[in-house]
Amino acid sequence: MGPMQGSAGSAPGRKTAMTVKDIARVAEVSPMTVSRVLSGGKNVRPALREHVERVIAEVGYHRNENARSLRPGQRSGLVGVLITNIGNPYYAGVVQGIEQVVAATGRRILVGTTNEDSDLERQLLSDFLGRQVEGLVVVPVGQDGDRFSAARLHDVPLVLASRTVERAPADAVLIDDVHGAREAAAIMLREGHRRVAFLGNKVTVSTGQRRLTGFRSAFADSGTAVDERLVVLGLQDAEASEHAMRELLTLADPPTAVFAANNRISVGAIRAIARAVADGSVAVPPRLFAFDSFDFADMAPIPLSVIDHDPAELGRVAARMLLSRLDGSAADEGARLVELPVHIVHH
Amino acid sequence: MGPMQGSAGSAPGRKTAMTVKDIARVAEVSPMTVSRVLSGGKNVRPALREHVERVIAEVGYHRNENARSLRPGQRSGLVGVLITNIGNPYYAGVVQGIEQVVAATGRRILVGTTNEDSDLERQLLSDFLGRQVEGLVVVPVGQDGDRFSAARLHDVPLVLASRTVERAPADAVLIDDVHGAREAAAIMLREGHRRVAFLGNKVTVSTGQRRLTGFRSAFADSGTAVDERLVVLGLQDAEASEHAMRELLTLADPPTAVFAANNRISVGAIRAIARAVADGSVAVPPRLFAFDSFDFADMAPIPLSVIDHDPAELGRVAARMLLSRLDGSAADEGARLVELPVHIVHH
DNA sequence: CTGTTAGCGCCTTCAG
DNA sequence: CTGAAGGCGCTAACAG
Repeated sequence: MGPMQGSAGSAPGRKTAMTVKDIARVAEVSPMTVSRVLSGGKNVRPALREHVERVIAEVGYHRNENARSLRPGQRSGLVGVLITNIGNPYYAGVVQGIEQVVAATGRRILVGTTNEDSDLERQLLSDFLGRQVEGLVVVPVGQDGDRFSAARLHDVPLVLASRTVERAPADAVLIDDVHGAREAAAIMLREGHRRVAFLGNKVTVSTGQRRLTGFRSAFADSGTAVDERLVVLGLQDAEASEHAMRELLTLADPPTAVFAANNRISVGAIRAIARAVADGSVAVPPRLFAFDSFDFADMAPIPLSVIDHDPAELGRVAARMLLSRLDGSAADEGARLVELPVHIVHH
Repeated sequence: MGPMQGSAGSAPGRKTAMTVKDIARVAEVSPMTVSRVLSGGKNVRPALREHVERVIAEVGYHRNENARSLRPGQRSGLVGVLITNIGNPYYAGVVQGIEQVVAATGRRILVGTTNEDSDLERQLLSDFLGRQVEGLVVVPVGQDGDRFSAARLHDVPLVLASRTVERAPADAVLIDDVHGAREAAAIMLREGHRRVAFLGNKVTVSTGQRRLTGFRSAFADSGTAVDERLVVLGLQDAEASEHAMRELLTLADPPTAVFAANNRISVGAIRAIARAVADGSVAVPPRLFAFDSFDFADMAPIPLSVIDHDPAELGRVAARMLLSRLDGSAADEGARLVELPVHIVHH
């Protein structure tokens, strides 16, 4: 009978989203009955329920989740994820893990990229809180713990992932950076290497700090001095790393071994070494240890050992910690710290 | 003067989010004035405005964006992104591009992973519509165009990214798969190769279909028959590809050249070839062409040509197309198709 | 089992 | 320049 198509508007008949009322009118019931059907159909006569369901399916109605979450006691079903750079396969893996676990609870993730920018991080944090996220998983940019205080976050649960922040009393999931780096350095020392380069990122990033700490502690353990000329920090990307590695290779007494503190740094270092070998300027490539794995670790053009771990697993663990706060199973336990084990792989 | 801390509740004083009313009470103004200040402070006495702003900053209030978007005419500031698998560096790049462009407009992205599951895709689509996304960027799973009809999407603008769908009248951004694959095949044919393997993914995925089409058309152009025994389709991951490649290498007359239709397939193929070379079972590795680039393309253990393109750029273009629908600058233009150029790189 | 009332946080409209 | 009223879509709580 007449137009059964889109919305119930009059003139162009579009743009006005459908509501429970529209469904109620078409189905000739009250909005409340529609609402009940939408929430599972308890306490609704089966025949009626089916009728309403048919109408809903026919017009392709979707309940407005935002309006729904406005009611007190309702959850938004949103989890905020703040990553420095999704383009980095490592963090992409972390997001994948988070999404997997979070989606299994019917929640969705809101993703923001901080691009290592502290101001942007603060802004995104604020925005996400405004969007009523139930919880947050954050790879923090700097060391400003204040912004992560429960007060600032209005008691929205937070899990720090991959990196931590000094004074932030939040749950955190880290890689066991210290042990991984120490073990790698110890292996190189046992192999007899003394001139060992350390290619690291910024020490304001906790992973940078922790990996350097582990590296140094292996040297301390063996009573060997770290050759400070071979410690290069602040490398932000593969290009910077490649450049730094090239420089090191031209030293009068170049390093016989190299520790690369993350995947981007490894890529750059490998490029520099492979090229130096190819053009004959280096006869025997330095022994290389890489933190984090990457696609072609097993096919690298030079021998390589990897301090490996699974970014997706880190994401999953972080998400589970967050969920345990949301469902109350970890009510007021105080900040928890998980350090995921690494395993060393020789290629 | 007494407790100035958290919310205004009485007993445990937590869990109840702050509202404009709370701010209004503290600032001793009406909620309307707070609202005005939040929207830029027009039509508010500067002194008063500053006062309210101070209160807002002090208590760390964030406007509830969900309630805000409930008002008619207000936008949710949400863009839905549906990706098959964020863990794949290629799609991670796409998401990065989308996020970059979308975030610049103050909007945020809701990310869902379909995991190549058509049902999950439909469910996520429905969920995102319920969350009032203003627009969608989707890497579609199958060929069911119905679910992407304007009616089903309630006129929410959609851009298909990387892959397309037959009967979906939506904007789409693709790689120029056909030309890229044709060019690659033509090069191999010109080099004199006749036994050329094609390692492809599912043909129900448009990239798979298009790349195979381009491949075949180069053969047709040169009057050469494709050796169908060397055409392997349906490869879902690097493992499957490695296995397929290994099989091909053991043929009595193995391929002298190989076309790998995407980055995961390339990784598997390279592994298989490199291993066969290493263990001596293959003397001279086949010539390899890879669609999509990856981290170590320039350092691959065997000679390699790449049909390269930038996933982040694809994401940016897709996001810009979407935004042009949102701000009305591309009002009712009908479905647009963009095919991004590829460039061939020899390593 | 079904409907009515009321209100979540915000902002457009209209008075003052 | 400021405030009061009303309603966006939805659903608890309370009738019937």
